[in-house]
Amino acid sequence: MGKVRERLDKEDCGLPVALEVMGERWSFMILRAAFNGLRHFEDFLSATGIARNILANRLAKLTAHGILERAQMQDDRRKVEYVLTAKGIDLLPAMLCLRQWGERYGLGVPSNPVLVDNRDYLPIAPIGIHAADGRPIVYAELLWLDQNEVGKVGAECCGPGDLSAASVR
Amino acid sequence: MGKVRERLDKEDCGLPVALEVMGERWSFMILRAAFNGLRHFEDFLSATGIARNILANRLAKLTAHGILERAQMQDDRRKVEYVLTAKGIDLLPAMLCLRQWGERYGLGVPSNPVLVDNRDYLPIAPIGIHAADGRPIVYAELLWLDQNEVGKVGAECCGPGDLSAASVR
DNA sequence: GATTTTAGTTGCGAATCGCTACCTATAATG
DNA sequence: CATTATAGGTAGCGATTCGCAACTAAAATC
Repeated sequence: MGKVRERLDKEDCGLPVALEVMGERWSFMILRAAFNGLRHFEDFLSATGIARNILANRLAKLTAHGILERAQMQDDRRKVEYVLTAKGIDLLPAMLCLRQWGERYGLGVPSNPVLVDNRDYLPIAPIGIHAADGRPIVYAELLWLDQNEVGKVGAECCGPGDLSAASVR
Repeated sequence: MGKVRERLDKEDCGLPVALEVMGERWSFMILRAAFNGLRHFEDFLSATGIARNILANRLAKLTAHGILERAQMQDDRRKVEYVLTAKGIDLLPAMLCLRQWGERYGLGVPSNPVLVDNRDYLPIAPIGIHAADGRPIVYAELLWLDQNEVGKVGAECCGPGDLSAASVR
């Protein structure tokens, strides 16, 4: 597929790796549909409004990357099911983050349907960042550290918004 | 710009709203660079390897959407600074989710640099989903509910007033 | 004044997207 | 058994976007 397009640099960061699949247009919309229980080609098609060839391409790519699993139904061999794998399910936080952000800054109201706790039927909390001990933490309390500096107290590096030269890669 | 391309359906979900900006190729890579402290055109250019015209286009689009703020430096009026806004900073969880997912399934090792708590210099926890009361929750415990069904069924188990406070999503 | 730095813009070929039509295999129907 | 409907794709084609390289403009530096 992307022969000429230079591959995103994957040497030292997981983000380009994730974007190689999920950075494609429609990937997240298909993922959302899958999370909402859709499984069949025509369902994805009508739910997203994506073009047929693009949908076929994306489903193949998501399957190739192990995010969806393709299975032919044996009771009706015309039908194919695309189901989320564990790897795909682990993208739920990322999808929800984006969705919550869109709600907050674009939509202004909660999306529908709502993801709730099946114990009390209350919506999940906004997704946020937590320290290693589980305590919620905000951007101002965070720091970028080089890998081999981690845990060394007194390591001098940059706070958020201030970085010296650096190897951002 | 996108005249022919049908706008992503925004009626009832925040995800298409978010993807309108962040679904573009390179948007997340530029965001990551911004989180790492980069501010100038040429810095983004060399850090990401993106083409100049695309970078210009993306910076303009991110600025237009209020994710970055553009400011001309007064000590050197050639220079322009692109700095994250609060709206942009709120994309940090989404970026980290993707990055952590990429680390886990593609990279196999932690990315560099590492985001740490500035109190103990320990890396942040993996980002996950939490119930309204803050308890971590996994996919199997979740349920999609229509908006007007929220809280109705399980209302007996929690005190009054909890719902409105909790329902950011 | 000449050169360098910074932040772009322009032009062009290649790749991708979106739309519509078509195709193949299976299943349901008369 | 012949016909029709359904499910999941391909193929072709124009419109858009991407990536590369060259060029521009303004400000700073020598």
